[in-house]
Parts: sequence; structure tokens; C-alpha cells
Amino acid sequence: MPRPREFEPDTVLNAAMLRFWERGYRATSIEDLVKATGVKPGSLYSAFPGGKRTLFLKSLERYSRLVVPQKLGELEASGASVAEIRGYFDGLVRDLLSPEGRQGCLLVNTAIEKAAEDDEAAAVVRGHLARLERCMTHALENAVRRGQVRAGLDCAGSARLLVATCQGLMVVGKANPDEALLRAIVDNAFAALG
Amino acid sequence: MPRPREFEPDTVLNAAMLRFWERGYRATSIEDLVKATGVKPGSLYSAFPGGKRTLFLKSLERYSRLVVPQKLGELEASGASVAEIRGYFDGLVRDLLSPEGRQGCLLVNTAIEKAAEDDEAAAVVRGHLARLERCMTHALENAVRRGQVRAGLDCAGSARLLVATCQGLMVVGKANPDEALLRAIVDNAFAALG
DNA sequence: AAGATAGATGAGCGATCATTCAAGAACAAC
DNA sequence: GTTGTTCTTGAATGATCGCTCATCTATCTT
Repeated sequence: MPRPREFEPDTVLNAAMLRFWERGYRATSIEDLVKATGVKPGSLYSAFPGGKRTLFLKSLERYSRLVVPQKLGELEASGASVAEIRGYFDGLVRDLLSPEGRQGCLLVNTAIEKAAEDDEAAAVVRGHLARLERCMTHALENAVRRGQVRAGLDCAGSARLLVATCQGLMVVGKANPDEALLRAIVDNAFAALG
Repeated sequence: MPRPREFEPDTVLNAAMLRFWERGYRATSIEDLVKATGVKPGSLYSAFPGGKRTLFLKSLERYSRLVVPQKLGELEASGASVAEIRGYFDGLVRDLLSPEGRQGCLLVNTAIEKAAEDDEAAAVVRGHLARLERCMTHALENAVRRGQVRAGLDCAGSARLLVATCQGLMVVGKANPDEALLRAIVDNAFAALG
């Protein structure tokens, strides 16, 4: 009996995610989203009760579910090893150097902009960091088993360092997208694995 | 002949810096600054032509000039070596774990929040990163000379990695101020220096 | 004491913020 | 075609944004 929806909530959410990714939470207004999607405020609020913050949290989840796996690529596969870690870092550098990639990572941006004041957002960020740490650890364990890195390597500890390194890479890349600089960071991070 | 100023511009700037540091650029309103300083909007704008953005850029400079040297400590001394780098990292961890230190570093926050849209702010951040890189490089060169790290170490490259690592440390620490995690990052960063 | 100079004041500017809601519109069921 | 239900619409809400300016006040000079 009801009147059918004229827009796809996922499409709206995707547009919201892109805006939050590009400009951050505070700098993205509801009117921005109305313009970007063509969906009027009333419909937006009835489709996403909780308003802007709900839209943001759902954007974070969508990012984790759709964007992150694409960036991680084979690094999440059970056979991942040094090459896949390297591939992930190279992808980050490539993104930071491209005009569209300057926005960095929505979850890193959120860690800085919102984590301190919104624990629900911080929890999504923590989940992401844990996920990164998990697959880095696993890839390093594979690497040790295959003799690709030095035998006594502390996989769990090195994974934590690698996670921090890629977060730092994005901070540096955002202020100074210089290829030689970013490559030096990545090269030295790998040199340390021996 | 003129009526004398009733407030010290540096005092106002200091209060502004603390607010921007704690909450970021967008989340800090002029009214916040008026409340924090007792100086009314008119006086604020006449003392700082250019308004909020000028106040912000001058806050960045003040932070570089007063806060950063205090955090770097002996790391900027010409005799600095591994111990001073370690001291700097330990200070970062201590800050991130303390309630007052959760705000992280104003310049890292700025890199994420504003560098992409404000090149003048980005330039201050780049200057900070270059300064960090410079004193890390110098300290590593001293360390090589003293045999505190492995002989063939690429000081310039390792310094770039260490700079990225400490930026990453602050991103991770902001979302997840967990002592064991942060210590693991620092320990592994130093293990890599051999 | 009067005049000149510059800082202090705060009401108020137009713009924009996130959000709401009364009214109209589109469909399914009958 | 009528009714019931949900969706769409966009004007309007009050709050807040960064900022300005006419007015007042305090000091120095003479």
C-alpha cells in the first residue's frame, strides 16, 4: 500500500561516504549531501534516523566493507606474504600521489578529526587498525615460514610497527606528496624486516 | 595619545593555540576564543587582521616555536643520538596515554584536517616534518659514528621512516591509547636500527 | 580642561548550520 | 474510485557561524 522509495539508500550512503572521505565530518553539510544526491532533507532524515551522525557512522561501515577490502587486496588472503604487504604500501603511495587519492583514508582522517569526541566512531577506527594488524601479522608469519624475512622476527610486534608506519605514511603524504620521500619511507620499512 | 591595549596579544594567541590544538580548526569558533580569553570579537579582529584563519596560522607558528622545541628536547642538540630519539618517542607515548595529551600534535592534526585545502597551513606542517627529519638524521649519524647502531645504516632514509613512524604513532594513539600497543610500535622501530 | 588618537564594546549583519514538519503525491488494497 | 499507507517536498525552525561597525572609553598631548 505504501508509496515506494524513489532513491536507493545505498546510493545516498555512497555519496555521503565520498563527501565525508573528501572533506571530513564537520566540513560536510547536509546541504552538500542534498546537492550531491538530489534527495531532499526530509527524505534523508526519514531514511537515516539520527541524521548526519548516523550517515557518518554508516559511511564508516560502508568504507570498511567496500573500500578497505579493495585497498588490502590479496593482503587479506590466507597465503599473503611480504609481496602482498609491499603491494599494499605501494598502493598507498600511488594513491597519495594521485590527484584523487590525496584525501587519504577515511578512517585515518576520522581517527584525527573525531575519535577523541565520538567513541562509536573511534571503535570503528580501532576495528580497522586491528584488522590491519591481524593480516600484517599473518603475512609476516607466512614470510618467516618461507624464509623471506629474518628467522627470529617478532611478527606481532613488527605488524604493529607496520600498521603505525602506514598511518604515518598517510599523514606525511597528505602534507607533502613527494614520491621520493614516500618511497624512502616504504623502502626503509621493508629493509627493517631483513 | 592612544588608549593602551588591555590584553596581551600573545596571551590571546596562546589561548587560541590551545583551543585549535584540542578541538581543531573547524570545531573552534570565534565565540569559543572570546569566552576563553575574555577579549571581545571586535578587539580580536583588530588585533589579528584576517580573523580566524590568521589566528590559526599564527597558532601554528607559535606551536612550532614554543611547544615543539619542548617536545623535541635534547633531540635538537648537536650531540643528540639514539638515546635522544628514544626519549622523544617515549615522550610521545607518555603524552598519548595521559588525559591532557590525547589531543596529539597540532601539526599532525592540521596535516589531516586542513593541509589539503590550505597550502599555507600545509607549508608549516611540511616545515615541521623537515625539521623532524633533519634532527633525526643528525642523531642517527652521531649514532653510527659512536657504534650505537649498525654500521651501514642509511641515516637519511631511516630518519624519514622514523618521522613517519611517529606520525603514525599519534594516529594510532588517538584512536587506541593502549600502552602495550604504543610501546610495541616504539620498541620495534628501534629494533630495526640494529 | 579640551582635543586627538586608538582600543574596547557588543549588538547585529547575512550566511549557513542541522533539523523538523505540514502538506501534497504515489502507490496497493479493496 | 476510494481509502490507507508511506514517501517526497521544501519552507521554516532556532542556533550558530565568522565578521563588522557605530559608539563609547581611556589615555596622551597641549
